[in-house]
Amino acid sequence: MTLSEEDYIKAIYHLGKGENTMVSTNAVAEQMETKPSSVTDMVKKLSEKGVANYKPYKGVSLSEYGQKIALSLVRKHRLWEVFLVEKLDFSWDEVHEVAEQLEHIKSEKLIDQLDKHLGYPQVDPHGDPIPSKKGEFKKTIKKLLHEIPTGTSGICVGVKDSSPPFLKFLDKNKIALGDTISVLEKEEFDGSLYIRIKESKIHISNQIASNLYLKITA
Amino acid sequence: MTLSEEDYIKAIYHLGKGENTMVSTNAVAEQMETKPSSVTDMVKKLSEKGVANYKPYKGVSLSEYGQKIALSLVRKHRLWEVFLVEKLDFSWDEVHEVAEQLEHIKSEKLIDQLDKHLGYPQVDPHGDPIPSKKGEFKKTIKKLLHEIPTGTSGICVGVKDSSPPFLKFLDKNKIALGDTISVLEKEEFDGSLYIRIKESKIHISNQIASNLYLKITA
DNA sequence: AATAATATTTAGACAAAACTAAATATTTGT
DNA sequence: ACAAATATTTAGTTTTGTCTAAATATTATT
Repeated sequence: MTLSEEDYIKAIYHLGKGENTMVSTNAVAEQMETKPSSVTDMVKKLSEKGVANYKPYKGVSLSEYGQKIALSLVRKHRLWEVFLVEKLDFSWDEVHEVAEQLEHIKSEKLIDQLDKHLGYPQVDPHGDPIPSKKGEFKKTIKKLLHEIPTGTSGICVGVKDSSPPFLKFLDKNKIALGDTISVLEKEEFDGSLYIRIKESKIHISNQIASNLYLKITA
Repeated sequence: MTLSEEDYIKAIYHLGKGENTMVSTNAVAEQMETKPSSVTDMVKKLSEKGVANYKPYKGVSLSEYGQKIALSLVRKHRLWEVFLVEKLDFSWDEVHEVAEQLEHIKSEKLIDQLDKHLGYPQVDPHGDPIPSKKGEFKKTIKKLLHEIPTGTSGICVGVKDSSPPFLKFLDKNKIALGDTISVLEKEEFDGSLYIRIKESKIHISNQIASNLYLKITA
């Protein structure tokens, strides 16, 4: 697969949300920041190669083979993201662009060894699951912190309320996007939560918890 | 710079042995495993871009700017080689192909952080020096082990005698290409050497030492 | 159901990087 | 110094991936 072909495969995969749904030419063009006519050309080629199924005017989806390739690319992308954050001190929002390049490196041994070196991580710095070598992975969902059962943990991926006071509060309590948060205990009386974040344990109100999105394995 | 342009720059750099010598079209074509006519086209383009100086029928050399690019590529290549060997357990002879791909990744932060992560190594697994960010590096030379002064160390890069008995001896004593060897002391009487190799100290005859090539910083 | 709006494809062109075959320049051998 | 051998360039094609403009199909509206 060429670089360009791999990029199209990834785009089709992501637009189809991992399910094997047909996606439109225009949607692919927008995602790839290219023109619909270029997409038509490429999906024809991918179809001839057995990577995709293209029906003129109807859209395109990945074949079994195409999905395998997509999963391998996602695996590589996310493993590199973990590497950049864990080993090279990148922050969670700096990794995408570089991982986008690294995911195209071709070497099975490289990825196997990288996986091992990182301790076989299950999720990337954004909380998204890393497919296994065979292409299996756990689904993750986004939930508000106060909806999450005691004992589970997830990665902080967003806020519902983005007002300055709330953001200031998060900053003061050293809660940042990308952090892993575990729910240790819930206070029955007021719904407040005892959570662990980066080795330290803190106590937050239900109102705070209902404005923080976490990504957890379903 | 495109991938292809970078490959040509590296080829010109290596054929010129790092000095800024003119190299012939044919030499570049052979190194790149391509045709001389393709080289002519490309060096014209590189010349227009200010990367190389091309004189028809005379050859091509790198400009100041081109040399900077070449050194940055060499730096990236060798740092990745160290990473592969030190962190991902590749052996010294497996790294080249993968490093060849990794050297094209574009991110200054990535290389700075990688350098730091690896502890600012001075040489790669083949004993070749790693240019600094500014493009400076120490020259290295290849010498037979018995010619090396006491106290210096280098990397084992080859054998003079490649007969089965000698190779068997090396194997038995766990001396392999890529290993770092230090000369601890020389025995005046018979010219035998006490050396350190991978944490252990051993004693070898002058005859053995005169058949092992090391790469040392000059 | 007919027309307007939108989405998609086709046809033709272009740039990058390669190639082949032919033309031209340089070097070498005597 | 001249012919033969070798090296290099030029001219014309090819492939990949892109683009624009025009043509055609689909969907939405009334």
